[in-house]
Amino acid sequence: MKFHICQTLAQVEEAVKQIPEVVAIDTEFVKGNPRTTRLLAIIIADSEQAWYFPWYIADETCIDNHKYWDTIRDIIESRKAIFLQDYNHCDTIILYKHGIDIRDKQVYNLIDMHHLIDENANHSLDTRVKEVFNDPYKEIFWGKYQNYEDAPESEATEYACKDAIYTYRLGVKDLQQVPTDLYQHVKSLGRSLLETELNGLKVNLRLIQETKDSLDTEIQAYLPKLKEEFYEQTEIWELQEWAKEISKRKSNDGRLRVQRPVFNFDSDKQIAWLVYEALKCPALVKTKTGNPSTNSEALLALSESRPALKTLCQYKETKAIYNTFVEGMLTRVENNRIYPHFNVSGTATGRLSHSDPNMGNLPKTGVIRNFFIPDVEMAIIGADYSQLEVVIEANLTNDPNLIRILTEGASKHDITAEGLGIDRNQAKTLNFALQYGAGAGKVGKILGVSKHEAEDIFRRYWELYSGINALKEKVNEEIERTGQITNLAGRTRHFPRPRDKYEMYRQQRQAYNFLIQGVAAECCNRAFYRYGKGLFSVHDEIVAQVPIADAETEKARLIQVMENISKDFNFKYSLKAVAYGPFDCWKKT
DNA sequence: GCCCGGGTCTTGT
DNA sequence: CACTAGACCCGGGCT
Repeated sequence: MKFHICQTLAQVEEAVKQIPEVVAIDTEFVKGNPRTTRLLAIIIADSEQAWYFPWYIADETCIDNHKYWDTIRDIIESRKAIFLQDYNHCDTIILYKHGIDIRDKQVYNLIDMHHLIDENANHSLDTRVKEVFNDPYKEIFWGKYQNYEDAPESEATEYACKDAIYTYRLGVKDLQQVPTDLYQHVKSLGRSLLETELNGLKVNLRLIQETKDSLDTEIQAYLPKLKEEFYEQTEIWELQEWAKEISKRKSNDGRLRVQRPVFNFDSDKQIAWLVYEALKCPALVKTKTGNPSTNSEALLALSESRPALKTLCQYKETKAIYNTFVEGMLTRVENNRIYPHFNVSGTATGRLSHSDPNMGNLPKTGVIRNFFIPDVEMAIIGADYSQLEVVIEANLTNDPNLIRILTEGASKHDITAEGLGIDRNQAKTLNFALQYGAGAGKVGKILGVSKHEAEDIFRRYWELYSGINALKEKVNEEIERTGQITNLAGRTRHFPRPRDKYEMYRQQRQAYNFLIQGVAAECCNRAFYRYGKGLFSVHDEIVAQVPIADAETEKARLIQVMENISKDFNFKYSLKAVAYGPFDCWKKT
């Protein structure tokens, strides 16, 4: 390997002559928000050489330095293809904020490529370099230094140059293995979402603040009520814990300094003690590890005999909304905007994931979604796919009853309720449970019937949807035999050899779900980038902002784009979408 | 005292 | 019973 440290204009001009058309680019920067953090260096590399450009030269104002950076920007922006280890799009965003725009270049992001190759693997450069090249330089570097900028220049440059060279080598390797078409879809989706990551979403700060204040008062009103209702029990807990803590101390002085603890209604452990030890309530619901549960289902079930538990439940609910969606939102506001991150390589199925904040799990009731508002002279519009997973499943299985749902405009819940002679709400729960592979035992729990009856309903359910059942059996066989499965969009999911039959069953459930959910995700993802003006998407919904005057034409175009995805997959039963808006904030319809 | 991972719960599709 | 992000508590390990 050869490292070129380019600190003068003459060195850069020399580099220009040598740097090839296809390169890897790596950036070093101060840890922090990519939109505001400081760039430290840019490294350009091929498989054997790296050229290191320290950014501080840009801060020194002289003619040559302007030329120095103009030259580097021109080199980067004129490359034919660029390999990038771009976790969370940090490099693209930082380069953009420093005047270098690679958003529309032919970029090969190793994170995205490697995720398509092996969705279970760790995609970090650390792990991959250790595995493929057996070079421990990263471990050694981070063992010695906390931050990149702490290292002496010679070590820092060598470290960064190696990163860039390995990025190039791994990029070439990934490019040979990645499913090309699928990668282009992922790249286009990421490019489209990058606009929202850079521009952010406008929020109604006043509404967030008002919501915070009103929930604050609500929570403050709950606490004295809870203290009163459970005075006897919390008193015991506090004294017991106090005594325990005192007995741990060795010196008299230490014992005197122990403060009396306060019962914490936010602690699941303490709530469990209160409900099951102090109040001696029966454990109607268990957690996955077999402990008595403190979730709302358990508390509400017990509240018939202990009405105070309902207050506790309401407190917990309000507190959760307050913490996650109000406080959590406020801490993320910058200049009346929120900048979510979208991860196109975050799930095994191909679904998009969102974070900081997660736009995908905002409560559909209440005021939280209304925090998000359009920019001036714009309006929020959007569209949902109707029964997206049913359409996918009908196309994959040709199941007569699923086809009936689509052609007769019925709902799956009605068909199930009718076919099994059960309540519609129960049918709804049953449909979701069985779609995700629930067994007869689970059916019994949901319907509250005997094991025998449950088995009968389970059998009749799969007679009703015999087409689905047939595909499930085919998938089960394939997973057991090959340990992997590829969906209609060309995405593959891999499973490790199962340790027992229960792990095998779980893999079979995951595999079937992948087949349906994965294709549903690809539909929505493709529609999102083809529409081109979306703000973000949430699994089967696309949210956009458009000029108020264009709202109706944009709604029509959005629906057309979404429904046209049928052609990508040659669907016999077409996708259907329903639009909403124009609105002055995001709302659920 | 701070960090990390596991457990539990809640939210959405 | 599939796929998420994120809140809090709690215990153990490290500085």
